[in-house]
Amino acid sequence: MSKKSKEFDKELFFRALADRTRLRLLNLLRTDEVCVCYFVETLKTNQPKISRHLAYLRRAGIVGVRREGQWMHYRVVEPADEGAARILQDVLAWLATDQEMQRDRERLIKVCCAPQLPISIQGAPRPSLAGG
Amino acid sequence: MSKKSKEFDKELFFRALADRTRLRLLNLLRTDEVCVCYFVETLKTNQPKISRHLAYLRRAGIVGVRREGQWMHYRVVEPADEGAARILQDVLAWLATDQEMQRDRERLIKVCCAPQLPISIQGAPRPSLAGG
DNA sequence: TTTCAATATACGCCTACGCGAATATGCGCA
DNA sequence: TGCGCATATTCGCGTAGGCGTATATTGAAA
Repeated sequence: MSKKSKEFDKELFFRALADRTRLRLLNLLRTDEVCVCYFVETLKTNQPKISRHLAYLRRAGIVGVRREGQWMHYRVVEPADEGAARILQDVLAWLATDQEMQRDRERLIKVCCAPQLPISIQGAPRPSLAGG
Repeated sequence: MSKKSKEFDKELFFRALADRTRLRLLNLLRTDEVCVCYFVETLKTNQPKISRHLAYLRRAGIVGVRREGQWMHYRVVEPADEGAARILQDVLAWLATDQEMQRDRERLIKVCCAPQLPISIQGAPRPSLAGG
């Protein structure tokens, strides 16, 4: 067989990128895996909304997830398609130049590194957030 | 002012890429400007559909248009935003690797270069189609 | 000005999907 | 087992946008 068994769905890939909330999630995931509860805190929105968008990104092959007890850690994964992988890299770099996205990351760091975490996420494992 | 007067709309940009017909149009525009009537012939669809999708791409800052009499020649333009420009380049290269897209280009060449053009587009100016 | 050809837009219908609210699921712990 | 927390999914509603059809617009030519 000369072609992949599954054609990569370009439309699904771009639809996944065509939403501000999902772009903000990807931006927060740029350097580390992040637990759902931190998204909720950082983007100041409700939890079902976050979960729905993460599910969409997962269906599109853009993020993966790891369970740790009751917490779900999401991370960016390399798309199966090479072209998509390259574009995703560019997108992540692009997001890094966006002011709102930078503010989001500052807020994430504040939330995670606060000596006293918000009650709603006390005990949740923190991302390392090494990179800028 | 430290920031651009118009924030580039990333959502609109990605939504514009999130449709198969629009990706096929962009693929046909990869190397040359192309007249609407050739799209209609090549993609074997109706003309309003083509025009609507081209209008969408134009709103998103991805294509431009030049009038020549009654014919409208569309071309890819460099998006105002640098990040978007880079991504668009990658997208065009990505499309070039897609089998359906390659078949589309073959059909476009056949349509344009046929010694006897289909009656519906006789007289329309032909794209040069230099590149592969 | 009338007419034709190429293109653009409007219309009505239908689906995808975003949202908040409610509910289901799954895990840890008693 | 039963409870509580983190997360996922469902539901009902509203909007964006895809489609084909019909119609409007625009330029060229008679």
